[in-house]
Amino acid sequence: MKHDFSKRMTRFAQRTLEDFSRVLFEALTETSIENITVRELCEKANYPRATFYNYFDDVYDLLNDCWQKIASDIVIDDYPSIPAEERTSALFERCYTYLSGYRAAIEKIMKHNPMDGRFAESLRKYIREQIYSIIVNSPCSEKYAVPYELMAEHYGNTIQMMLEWCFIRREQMPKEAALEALHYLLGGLS
Amino acid sequence: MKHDFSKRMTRFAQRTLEDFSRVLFEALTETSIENITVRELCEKANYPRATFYNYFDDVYDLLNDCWQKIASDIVIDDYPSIPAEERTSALFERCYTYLSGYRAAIEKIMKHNPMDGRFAESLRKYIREQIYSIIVNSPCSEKYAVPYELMAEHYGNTIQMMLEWCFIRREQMPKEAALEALHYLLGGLS
DNA sequence: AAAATTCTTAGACGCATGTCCATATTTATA
DNA sequence: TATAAATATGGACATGCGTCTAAGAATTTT
Repeated sequence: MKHDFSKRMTRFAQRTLEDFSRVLFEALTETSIENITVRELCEKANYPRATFYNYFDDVYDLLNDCWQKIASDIVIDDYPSIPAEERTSALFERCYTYLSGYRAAIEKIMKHNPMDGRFAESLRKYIREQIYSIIVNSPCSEKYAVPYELMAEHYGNTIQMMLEWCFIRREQMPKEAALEALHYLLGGLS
Repeated sequence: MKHDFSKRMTRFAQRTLEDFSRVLFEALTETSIENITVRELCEKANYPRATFYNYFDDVYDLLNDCWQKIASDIVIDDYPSIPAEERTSALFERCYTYLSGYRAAIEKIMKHNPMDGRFAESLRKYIREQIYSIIVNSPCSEKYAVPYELMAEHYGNTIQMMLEWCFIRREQMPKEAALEALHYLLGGLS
Protein backbone atom coordinates (compact mmCIF):
# COMPACT_ATOMS: atom_id res chain seq x y z
CA MET A 1 0.00 0.00 0.00
CA LYS A 2 1.60 3.21 -1.18
CA HIS A 3 -1.02 5.78 -0.31
CA ASP A 4 -3.45 5.67 2.61
CA PHE A 5 -6.85 6.54 1.23
CA SER A 6 -8.57 5.92 4.55
CA LYS A 7 -7.37 9.21 6.03
CA ARG A 8 -8.74 12.43 4.60
CA MET A 9 -7.62 12.89 1.03
CA THR A 10 -6.40 15.95 -0.81
CA ARG A 11 -8.51 16.99 -3.77
CA PHE A 12 -5.80 15.61 -5.98
CA ALA A 13 -5.70 12.21 -4.36
CA GLN A 14 -9.45 11.94 -4.44
CA ARG A 15 -9.62 12.72 -8.14
CA THR A 16 -6.81 10.33 -8.88
CA LEU A 17 -8.39 7.42 -7.03
CA GLU A 18 -11.78 8.09 -8.60
CA ASP A 19 -10.37 8.28 -12.10
CA PHE A 20 -8.31 5.13 -11.84
CA SER A 21 -11.10 3.31 -10.09
CA ARG A 22 -13.56 4.18 -12.85
CA VAL A 23 -11.12 3.23 -15.58
CA LEU A 24 -10.23 -0.03 -13.88
CA PHE A 25 -13.83 -1.16 -13.63
CA GLU A 26 -14.46 -0.15 -17.22
CA ALA A 27 -11.55 -2.29 -18.24
CA LEU A 28 -12.76 -5.16 -16.10
CA THR A 29 -15.97 -5.36 -18.09
CA GLU A 30 -13.87 -5.97 -21.18
CA THR A 31 -11.06 -8.26 -20.09
CA SER A 32 -9.60 -10.13 -17.16
CA ILE A 33 -7.57 -8.29 -14.57
CA GLU A 34 -4.55 -10.42 -15.41
CA ASN A 35 -4.49 -8.79 -18.84
CA ILE A 36 -4.90 -5.20 -17.73
CA THR A 37 -1.69 -3.22 -17.85
CA VAL A 38 -0.77 -0.11 -15.93
CA ARG A 39 0.05 1.65 -19.19
CA GLU A 40 -3.42 0.97 -20.51
CA LEU A 41 -5.13 2.32 -17.39
CA CYS A 42 -2.99 5.44 -17.53
CA GLU A 43 -3.77 6.08 -21.17
CA LYS A 44 -7.50 5.74 -20.59
CA ALA A 45 -7.40 7.94 -17.52
CA ASN A 46 -4.93 10.44 -18.97
CA TYR A 47 -2.32 10.12 -16.31
CA PRO A 48 1.38 9.47 -16.68
CA ARG A 49 2.53 6.09 -15.49
CA ALA A 50 4.59 7.68 -12.73
CA THR A 51 1.46 9.03 -11.11
CA PHE A 52 -0.05 5.59 -10.91
CA TYR A 53 2.98 4.35 -9.03
CA ASN A 54 2.80 7.37 -6.76
CA TYR A 55 -0.46 6.00 -5.42
CA PHE A 56 -0.51 2.26 -6.00
CA ASP A 57 1.94 -0.60 -5.88
CA ASP A 58 0.26 -2.35 -8.77
CA VAL A 59 -3.13 -3.07 -10.32
CA TYR A 60 -4.16 -5.30 -7.41
CA ASP A 61 -3.33 -2.60 -4.92
CA LEU A 62 -5.59 -0.26 -6.86
CA LEU A 63 -8.31 -2.90 -6.80
CA ASN A 64 -8.06 -3.12 -3.01
CA ASP A 65 -8.48 0.63 -2.71
CA CYS A 66 -11.55 0.34 -4.92
CA TRP A 67 -13.11 -2.20 -2.55
CA GLN A 68 -12.43 0.12 0.31
CA LYS A 69 -14.10 2.99 -1.50
CA ILE A 70 -17.09 0.83 -2.38
CA ALA A 71 -17.40 -0.63 1.10
CA SER A 72 -17.57 2.81 2.66
CA ASP A 73 -20.97 3.09 0.98
CA ILE A 74 -22.35 0.26 3.08
CA VAL A 75 -22.79 2.05 6.35
CA ILE A 76 -22.36 -0.20 9.32
CA ASP A 77 -21.16 2.23 11.92
CA ASP A 78 -24.12 1.35 14.09
CA TYR A 79 -23.24 -2.31 14.12
CA PRO A 80 -22.36 -2.55 17.82
CA SER A 81 -25.72 -1.02 18.73
CA ILE A 82 -27.64 -3.82 17.06
CA PRO A 83 -28.69 -6.59 19.46
CA ALA A 84 -26.25 -9.47 19.22
CA GLU A 85 -28.76 -11.99 17.97
CA GLU A 86 -29.73 -9.81 15.01
CA ARG A 87 -26.26 -8.76 13.92
CA THR A 88 -25.55 -11.53 11.50
CA SER A 89 -28.83 -11.04 9.69
CA ALA A 90 -28.39 -7.28 9.63
CA LEU A 91 -24.88 -7.51 8.25
CA PHE A 92 -25.88 -9.95 5.56
CA GLU A 93 -29.00 -8.04 4.60
CA ARG A 94 -27.14 -4.78 4.07
CA CYS A 95 -24.55 -6.44 1.89
CA TYR A 96 -27.28 -8.21 -0.04
CA THR A 97 -29.28 -5.05 -0.60
CA TYR A 98 -26.23 -3.11 -1.65
CA LEU A 99 -24.98 -5.74 -4.05
CA SER A 100 -28.44 -6.10 -5.57
CA GLY A 101 -27.94 -2.69 -7.14
CA TYR A 102 -24.90 -3.93 -9.03
CA ARG A 103 -26.13 -7.21 -10.46
CA ALA A 104 -25.60 -6.10 -14.05
CA ALA A 105 -22.09 -4.77 -13.48
CA ILE A 106 -21.08 -7.85 -11.54
CA GLU A 107 -22.35 -10.11 -14.28
CA LYS A 108 -20.43 -8.26 -16.97
CA ILE A 109 -17.21 -8.34 -15.00
CA MET A 110 -17.58 -12.02 -14.16
CA LYS A 111 -17.77 -12.88 -17.86
CA HIS A 112 -14.09 -12.10 -18.17
CA ASN A 113 -12.94 -12.72 -14.62
CA PRO A 114 -13.58 -16.31 -13.63
CA MET A 115 -14.14 -17.50 -10.09
CA ASP A 116 -10.67 -18.93 -9.78
CA GLY A 117 -8.89 -15.86 -11.06
CA ARG A 118 -7.25 -13.10 -9.11
CA PHE A 119 -10.20 -10.76 -9.37
CA ALA A 120 -12.53 -13.11 -7.51
CA GLU A 121 -9.73 -13.99 -5.08
CA SER A 122 -9.32 -10.34 -4.24
CA LEU A 123 -13.03 -9.74 -3.79
CA ARG A 124 -13.49 -12.84 -1.67
CA LYS A 125 -10.60 -11.88 0.52
CA TYR A 126 -11.82 -8.36 0.99
CA ILE A 127 -15.34 -9.38 2.02
CA ARG A 128 -14.05 -12.07 4.34
CA GLU A 129 -11.62 -9.77 6.09
CA GLN A 130 -14.05 -6.89 6.23
CA ILE A 131 -16.74 -8.93 7.95
CA TYR A 132 -14.16 -10.48 10.22
CA SER A 133 -12.95 -7.10 11.36
CA ILE A 134 -16.46 -5.76 11.89
CA ILE A 135 -17.32 -8.68 14.10
CA VAL A 136 -14.04 -8.83 15.93
CA ASN A 137 -14.23 -5.14 16.76
CA SER A 138 -17.74 -5.42 18.17
CA PRO A 139 -17.27 -7.40 21.33
CA CYS A 140 -20.22 -9.48 22.33
CA SER A 141 -21.13 -10.74 25.74
CA GLU A 142 -22.11 -14.16 24.52
CA LYS A 143 -19.77 -17.01 25.43
CA TYR A 144 -18.53 -19.35 22.76
CA ALA A 145 -16.82 -22.69 23.02
CA VAL A 146 -14.03 -21.47 20.74
CA PRO A 147 -11.93 -18.29 20.61
CA TYR A 148 -13.92 -15.26 19.50
CA GLU A 149 -11.51 -14.63 16.61
CA LEU A 150 -12.24 -18.08 15.29
CA MET A 151 -15.97 -17.42 15.51
CA ALA A 152 -15.54 -14.14 13.66
CA GLU A 153 -13.55 -15.85 10.96
CA HIS A 154 -16.19 -18.53 10.63
CA TYR A 155 -18.88 -15.91 10.23
CA GLY A 156 -16.77 -14.02 7.72
CA ASN A 157 -16.28 -17.18 5.68
CA THR A 158 -19.93 -18.14 5.78
CA ILE A 159 -21.39 -14.74 4.94
CA GLN A 160 -18.85 -14.33 2.16
CA MET A 161 -19.78 -17.73 0.78
CA MET A 162 -23.50 -16.92 0.79
CA LEU A 163 -22.94 -13.59 -0.95
CA GLU A 164 -20.80 -15.29 -3.54
CA TRP A 165 -23.48 -17.93 -3.96
CA CYS A 166 -26.14 -15.26 -4.52
CA PHE A 167 -24.28 -12.74 -6.64
CA ILE A 168 -21.21 -14.16 -8.28
CA ARG A 169 -22.58 -17.56 -9.13
CA ARG A 170 -25.91 -17.46 -10.82
CA GLU A 171 -27.94 -19.37 -8.31
CA GLN A 172 -30.73 -16.81 -8.08
CA MET A 173 -31.34 -17.29 -4.39
CA PRO A 174 -33.66 -14.60 -3.04
CA LYS A 175 -32.80 -12.73 0.10
CA GLU A 176 -35.14 -14.61 2.41
CA ALA A 177 -33.93 -18.01 1.25
CA ALA A 178 -30.34 -16.87 1.61
CA LEU A 179 -30.96 -15.70 5.15
CA GLU A 180 -32.53 -19.02 6.01
CA ALA A 181 -29.61 -20.88 4.51
CA LEU A 182 -27.18 -18.68 6.39
CA HIS A 183 -28.79 -19.45 9.71
CA TYR A 184 -29.04 -23.10 8.87
CA LEU A 185 -25.33 -23.26 8.13
CA LEU A 186 -24.42 -21.36 11.25
CA GLY A 187 -26.51 -23.81 13.18
CA GLY A 188 -27.33 -22.94 16.73
CA LEU A 189 -24.74 -20.15 16.76
CA SER A 190 -26.25 -16.71 16.81
CA MET B 1 -2.18 -25.34 -16.69
CA LYS B 2 0.29 -26.37 -19.36
CA HIS B 3 0.96 -29.97 -18.43
CA ASP B 4 -1.42 -32.44 -16.86
CA PHE B 5 0.46 -34.15 -14.09
CA SER B 6 -2.58 -36.08 -12.93
CA LYS B 7 -2.37 -38.57 -15.77
CA ARG B 8 0.54 -40.99 -15.79
CA MET B 9 3.79 -39.13 -16.33
CA THR B 10 6.76 -39.92 -18.49
CA ARG B 11 10.00 -40.41 -16.60
CA PHE B 12 11.05 -37.00 -17.90
CA ALA B 13 7.97 -35.19 -16.69
CA GLN B 14 8.22 -36.84 -13.31
CA ARG B 15 11.83 -35.83 -12.85
CA THR B 16 11.10 -32.31 -14.01
CA LEU B 17 8.21 -31.79 -11.61
CA GLU B 18 10.15 -33.26 -8.72
CA ASP B 19 13.19 -31.10 -9.38
CA PHE B 20 11.27 -27.88 -9.72
CA SER B 21 9.08 -28.73 -6.76
CA ARG B 22 12.10 -29.34 -4.56
CA VAL B 23 13.82 -26.19 -5.69
CA LEU B 24 10.68 -24.10 -5.25
CA PHE B 25 10.19 -25.18 -1.66
CA GLU B 26 13.84 -24.62 -0.91
CA ALA B 27 13.48 -21.11 -2.24
CA LEU B 28 10.29 -20.57 -0.25
CA THR B 29 12.18 -21.13 2.99
CA GLU B 30 14.40 -18.21 2.06
CA THR B 31 12.14 -15.63 0.51
CA SER B 32 8.56 -14.85 -0.44
CA ILE B 33 7.06 -16.37 -3.54
CA GLU B 34 6.53 -12.92 -5.00
CA ASN B 35 10.30 -12.51 -5.16
CA ILE B 36 11.12 -15.88 -6.69
CA THR B 37 11.97 -15.70 -10.37
CA VAL B 38 11.74 -18.37 -12.99
CA ARG B 39 15.36 -17.79 -13.92
CA GLU B 40 16.43 -18.42 -10.34
CA LEU B 41 14.51 -21.69 -10.10
CA CYS B 42 15.97 -22.86 -13.38
CA GLU B 43 19.51 -22.06 -12.33
CA LYS B 44 19.12 -23.95 -9.06
CA ALA B 45 17.50 -26.92 -10.77
CA ASN B 46 19.81 -26.88 -13.80
CA TYR B 47 17.12 -26.54 -16.41
CA PRO B 48 16.84 -24.07 -19.24
CA ARG B 49 14.08 -21.52 -18.84
CA ALA B 50 12.27 -22.88 -21.87
CA THR B 51 11.77 -26.20 -20.12
CA PHE B 52 10.06 -24.51 -17.24
CA TYR B 53 7.59 -22.92 -19.60
CA ASN B 54 7.08 -26.25 -21.31
CA TYR B 55 5.51 -27.50 -18.10
CA PHE B 56 4.20 -24.53 -16.19
CA ASP B 57 2.50 -21.25 -16.98
CA ASP B 58 4.32 -19.48 -14.19
CA VAL B 59 5.57 -19.94 -10.62
CA TYR B 60 2.03 -20.14 -9.23
CA ASP B 61 1.11 -22.84 -11.67
CA LEU B 62 4.12 -24.83 -10.46
CA LEU B 63 2.99 -24.27 -6.89
CA ASN B 64 -0.43 -25.72 -7.72
CA ASP B 65 1.18 -28.83 -9.16
CA CYS B 66 3.18 -29.13 -5.96
CA TRP B 67 0.01 -29.12 -3.87
CA GLN B 68 -1.38 -31.82 -6.08
CA LYS B 69 1.73 -33.92 -5.65
CA ILE B 70 1.66 -33.44 -1.88
CA ALA B 71 -2.05 -34.13 -1.61
CA SER B 72 -1.68 -37.45 -3.35
CA ASP B 73 0.18 -38.56 -0.24
CA ILE B 74 -2.92 -38.15 1.88
CA VAL B 75 -4.83 -41.20 0.82
CA ILE B 76 -8.55 -40.71 0.91
CA ASP B 77 -9.68 -43.11 -1.75
CA ASP B 78 -11.78 -44.94 0.80
CA TYR B 79 -13.68 -41.81 1.73
CA PRO B 80 -17.06 -42.92 0.38
CA SER B 81 -16.86 -46.12 2.39
CA ILE B 82 -16.66 -44.24 5.68
CA PRO B 83 -20.03 -43.83 7.41
CA ALA B 84 -21.42 -40.39 6.66
CA GLU B 85 -21.42 -39.21 10.25
CA GLU B 86 -17.70 -39.94 10.63
CA ARG B 87 -16.51 -38.48 7.35
CA THR B 88 -15.82 -34.96 8.49
CA SER B 89 -13.77 -36.13 11.44
CA ALA B 90 -11.90 -38.63 9.34
CA LEU B 91 -11.07 -36.08 6.68
CA PHE B 92 -9.88 -33.54 9.18
CA GLU B 93 -7.88 -36.06 11.17
CA ARG B 94 -5.94 -37.27 8.17
CA CYS B 95 -5.06 -33.76 7.11
CA TYR B 96 -4.07 -32.93 10.67
CA THR B 97 -1.88 -35.98 11.03
CA TYR B 98 -0.23 -35.40 7.70
CA LEU B 99 0.47 -31.74 8.31
CA SER B 100 1.86 -32.50 11.75
CA GLY B 101 4.84 -34.03 10.03
CA TYR B 102 5.66 -30.75 8.34
CA ARG B 103 5.37 -28.28 11.19
CA ALA B 104 9.00 -27.20 10.90
CA ALA B 105 8.91 -26.70 7.15
CA ILE B 106 5.63 -24.80 7.34
CA GLU B 107 6.99 -22.52 10.00
CA LYS B 108 10.10 -21.71 8.00
CA ILE B 109 8.12 -20.95 4.88
CA MET B 110 5.61 -18.82 6.76
CA LYS B 111 8.40 -16.58 8.01
CA HIS B 112 8.78 -15.17 4.53
CA ASN B 113 5.31 -15.76 3.17
CA PRO B 114 2.72 -13.90 5.19
CA MET B 115 -0.89 -14.93 5.56
CA ASP B 116 -2.12 -12.29 3.17
CA GLY B 117 0.38 -13.07 0.45
CA ARG B 118 -0.08 -15.17 -2.62
CA PHE B 119 1.50 -18.24 -1.11
CA ALA B 120 -1.10 -18.54 1.63
CA GLU B 121 -3.85 -17.62 -0.83
CA SER B 122 -2.80 -20.48 -3.04
CA LEU B 123 -2.62 -22.98 -0.20
CA ARG B 124 -5.95 -21.91 1.22
CA LYS B 125 -7.59 -22.19 -2.15
CA TYR B 126 -6.18 -25.61 -2.81
CA ILE B 127 -7.31 -27.07 0.49
CA ARG B 128 -10.74 -25.53 0.19
CA GLU B 129 -11.30 -26.82 -3.33
CA GLN B 130 -9.83 -30.22 -2.57
CA ILE B 131 -12.12 -30.85 0.36
CA TYR B 132 -15.05 -29.48 -1.58
CA SER B 133 -14.45 -31.90 -4.42
CA ILE B 134 -13.98 -34.88 -2.11
CA ILE B 135 -17.28 -34.17 -0.42
CA VAL B 136 -19.17 -33.29 -3.56
CA ASN B 137 -18.06 -36.48 -5.25
CA SER B 138 -19.14 -38.66 -2.36
CA PRO B 139 -22.89 -38.44 -2.45
CA CYS B 140 -24.56 -38.84 0.87
CA SER B 141 -28.08 -39.95 1.60
CA GLU B 142 -28.65 -37.37 4.27
CA LYS B 143 -31.01 -34.54 3.39
CA TYR B 144 -29.96 -30.95 3.90
CA ALA B 145 -31.98 -27.75 3.90
CA VAL B 146 -29.59 -26.22 1.36
CA PRO B 147 -28.05 -27.46 -1.90
CA TYR B 148 -25.45 -30.14 -1.37
CA GLU B 149 -22.82 -28.08 -3.19
CA LEU B 150 -23.32 -25.31 -0.71
CA MET B 151 -22.92 -27.74 2.16
CA ALA B 152 -19.72 -29.07 0.62
CA GLU B 153 -18.37 -25.58 0.23
CA HIS B 154 -19.22 -24.79 3.80
CA TYR B 155 -17.39 -27.86 4.99
CA GLY B 156 -14.44 -27.01 2.78
CA ASN B 157 -14.27 -23.51 4.22
CA THR B 158 -14.55 -24.67 7.79
CA ILE B 159 -12.05 -27.50 7.64
CA GLN B 160 -9.62 -25.26 5.79
CA MET B 161 -10.04 -22.59 8.44
CA MET B 162 -9.38 -25.02 11.26
CA LEU B 163 -6.27 -26.40 9.58
CA GLU B 164 -5.02 -22.88 9.02
CA TRP B 165 -5.75 -22.08 12.64
CA CYS B 166 -3.76 -25.09 13.80
CA PHE B 167 -0.81 -25.05 11.44
CA ILE B 168 -0.31 -21.72 9.75
CA ARG B 169 -1.18 -19.53 12.67
CA ARG B 170 0.60 -20.49 15.82
CA GLU B 171 -2.39 -21.25 17.99
CA GLN B 172 -1.10 -24.61 19.16
CA MET B 173 -4.50 -26.25 19.21
CA PRO B 174 -4.15 -30.02 19.72
CA LYS B 175 -6.03 -32.40 17.51
CA GLU B 176 -8.79 -33.27 19.96
CA ALA B 177 -9.56 -29.63 20.70
CA ALA B 178 -9.55 -28.84 17.00
CA LEU B 179 -12.00 -31.65 16.32
CA GLU B 180 -14.29 -30.39 19.05
CA ALA B 181 -14.12 -26.87 17.69
CA LEU B 182 -14.83 -28.15 14.20
CA HIS B 183 -17.97 -29.93 15.31
CA TYR B 184 -19.04 -26.98 17.38
CA LEU B 185 -18.75 -24.67 14.38
CA LEU B 186 -20.56 -27.07 12.12
CA GLY B 187 -23.30 -27.20 14.70
CA GLY B 188 -25.87 -29.91 14.32
CA LEU B 189 -24.70 -30.67 10.78
CA SER B 190 -22.93 -33.97 10.46
C1' DA C 1 4.40 38.09 -2.48
C1' DA C 2 8.25 35.18 -1.76
C1' DA C 3 10.11 31.00 -0.09
C1' DA C 4 9.71 26.35 1.17
C1' DT C 5 7.53 22.12 0.64
C1' DT C 6 5.08 18.74 -1.50
C1' DC C 7 3.37 16.35 -5.37
C1' DT C 8 3.21 15.64 -10.50
C1' DT C 9 5.39 14.56 -14.65
C1' DA C 10 8.52 12.75 -18.29
C1' DG C 11 11.84 9.81 -19.58
C1' DA C 12 15.16 6.30 -19.05
C1' DC C 13 16.93 2.14 -16.66
C1' DG C 14 17.54 -2.82 -15.60
C1' DC C 15 15.20 -6.83 -15.00
C1' DA C 16 11.58 -10.50 -15.52
C1' DT C 17 8.02 -12.21 -18.27
C1' DG C 18 6.04 -15.25 -21.60
C1' DT C 19 6.40 -16.48 -26.58
C1' DC C 20 8.55 -18.17 -30.59
C1' DC C 21 11.59 -20.64 -33.56
C1' DA C 22 15.21 -23.54 -35.13
C1' DT C 23 18.02 -27.22 -33.67
C1' DA C 24 19.25 -31.20 -30.98
C1' DT C 25 17.97 -35.11 -28.38
C1' DT C 26 15.05 -38.46 -26.69
C1' DT C 27 11.22 -41.73 -27.14
C1' DA C 28 7.95 -44.38 -29.84
C1' DT C 29 6.74 -46.79 -34.07
C1' DA C 30 7.41 -49.54 -38.17
C1' DT D 1 17.70 -50.73 -36.92
C1' DA D 2 15.78 -47.06 -39.39
C1' DT D 3 12.29 -43.67 -39.35
C1' DA D 4 8.82 -40.79 -37.37
C1' DA D 5 6.96 -38.24 -33.65
C1' DA D 6 7.46 -35.85 -29.56
C1' DT D 7 9.97 -33.26 -26.41
C1' DA D 8 14.13 -30.58 -24.66
C1' DT D 9 17.19 -26.84 -25.45
C1' DG D 10 19.26 -22.29 -26.42
C1' DG D 11 18.72 -17.94 -27.86
C1' DA D 12 16.28 -13.94 -29.32
C1' DC D 13 12.17 -10.95 -29.11
C1' DA D 14 8.80 -7.55 -27.71
C1' DT D 15 6.50 -6.04 -23.81
C1' DG D 16 5.41 -4.97 -18.99
C1' DC D 17 7.12 -4.05 -14.45
C1' DG D 18 8.69 -1.18 -10.78
C1' DT D 19 12.34 2.23 -9.64
C1' DC D 20 14.71 6.37 -9.98
C1' DT D 21 16.05 11.06 -11.08
C1' DA D 22 15.59 15.67 -12.38
C1' DA D 23 12.62 19.24 -13.67
C1' DG D 24 8.13 21.38 -13.40
C1' DA D 25 3.67 22.72 -11.11
C1' DA D 26 0.75 23.26 -7.26
C1' DT D 27 0.11 23.98 -2.45
C1' DT D 28 1.32 25.60 1.98
C1' DT D 29 4.04 28.43 5.06
C1' DT D 30 6.35 32.52 6.33
